[in-house]
Amino acid sequence: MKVRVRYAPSPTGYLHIGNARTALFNYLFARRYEGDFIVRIEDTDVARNVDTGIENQLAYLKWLGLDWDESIDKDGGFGPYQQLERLDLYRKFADRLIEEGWAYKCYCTEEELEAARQKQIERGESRLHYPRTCLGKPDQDKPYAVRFKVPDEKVYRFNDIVKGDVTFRSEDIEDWVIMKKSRVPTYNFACAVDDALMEISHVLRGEDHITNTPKQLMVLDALDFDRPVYGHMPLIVNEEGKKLSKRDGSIIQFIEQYHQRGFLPGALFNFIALLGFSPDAKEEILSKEAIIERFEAERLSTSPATFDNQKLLYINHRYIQALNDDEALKLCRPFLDEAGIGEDRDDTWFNSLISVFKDRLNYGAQIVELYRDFFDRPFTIDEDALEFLGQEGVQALLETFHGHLKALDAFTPETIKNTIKQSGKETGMKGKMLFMPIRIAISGQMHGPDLPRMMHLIGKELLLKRLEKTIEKLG
RNA sequence: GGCCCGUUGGAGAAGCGGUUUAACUCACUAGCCUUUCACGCUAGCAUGCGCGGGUUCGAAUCCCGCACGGGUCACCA
Repeated sequence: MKVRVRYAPSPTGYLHIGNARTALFNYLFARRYEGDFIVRIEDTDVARNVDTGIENQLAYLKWLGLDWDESIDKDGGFGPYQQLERLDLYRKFADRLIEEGWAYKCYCTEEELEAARQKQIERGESRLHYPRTCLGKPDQDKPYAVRFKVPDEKVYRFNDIVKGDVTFRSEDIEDWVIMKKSRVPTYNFACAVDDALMEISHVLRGEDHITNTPKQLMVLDALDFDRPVYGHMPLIVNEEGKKLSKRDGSIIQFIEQYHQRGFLPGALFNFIALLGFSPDAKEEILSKEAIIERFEAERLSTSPATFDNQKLLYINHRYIQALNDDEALKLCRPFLDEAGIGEDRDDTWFNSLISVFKDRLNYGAQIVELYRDFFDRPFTIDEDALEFLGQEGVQALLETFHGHLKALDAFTPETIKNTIKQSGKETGMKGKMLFMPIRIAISGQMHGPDLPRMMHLIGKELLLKRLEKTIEKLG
């Protein structure tokens, strides 16, 4: 049987890191086992659908590097791929279930349901199940929902790819609604029907869906459809061990936001793939192709994956290092422009900027932070730095260097470096005693980026001013 | 509360009854490199695999109980 997997987002929001993980693993599964990857839109929650939800999710799936074989924009003969366009299908199957006694019409109002529930709570019942008020009632001329009549004493058992043998008992499941009063199916019903009709072979999804599985199984069984193989992946949790919630402020939740911050799609792909999967490899930095090649359903982990921000930063850092300077600059330029950094500078200046900071860059937007830390601060000399300047010969060195710098015509990192060396020769200073005083004199600090490049970035005028100020302080 | 799932170092994770003195990666610490920082490189970092029993010549690995953590209980998906 051909492998066919699907990612089934609901357009109630944008592409979330957890959904992206589900999509990515289905994609890996399809590509690894040479199957089809299908994107099906589950838009049955009409009230919560957002206008640009579908568009945004598909766009960011693409950005991440996922491509699909079938979806709303690519028909593979199993469409439509959007549930609101399949309403007739679900209604037909729901009617059939009613006819065959698998389901029944429920006329209860929201208030009645709530009242019944309250009663159960008062009685201290542990299972708050629908009391089957409408089971066996004659048809009425009123809107109705359709409930699945859950069989008695039935065991729903399936072999989960990641969890192994999982068992649910029908007593624990209430007569759940398969068609809403609005004649729109509920998730579990539409999902089961579509998985069957679209010939989905494997369902890979988050563990939060595991309790939905028996409901979907009973629909499949009742309709005489084959069951797909299920695999429930552990949840992604935050540092507190809690499921990633969209309101969690400690972690960036949406793929779009990573894009906006200058993360690279390949890095994100790599990082997300490691959330619940461990490749049999000595190295964790792996390309999409390498991950597909190594992907094995058996290597999915069973315990929750902690979202490790530091690791994401590290992985993205590695991907940025693999960029050449032009590409890195392209990644950073929008953030610099937005911050108004280097507005009147030329290309050489930007090239210096990238070569100075690229190796410490974790994500694009960080360039602004790095730049400001070094250049956009008031010029004051740290205490220990000032002490260093008190050493013999420093003042003479700075004065010599000031003279050479002032006379310098071609202002580039190379010529600056030559000027430093020349000043060293003339004053007899070398090594640390040559570079450190100059570093302090122009930056006020004992640490910082490569000196000639840094000086090039600061600009001649400001350098001279700072040198003068420092010399004055010493004298 | 019912049901379902999980528990190996600060984090991810390998391990599938005997060359495991528990791989690998991030973080951390130290050293090296370097004019400084960063980058990079090298080394160190669990005497123990939630706890308690059991099976076995032998258990992180199999079984049972307990504890803790999480998920889920909608006419949401």
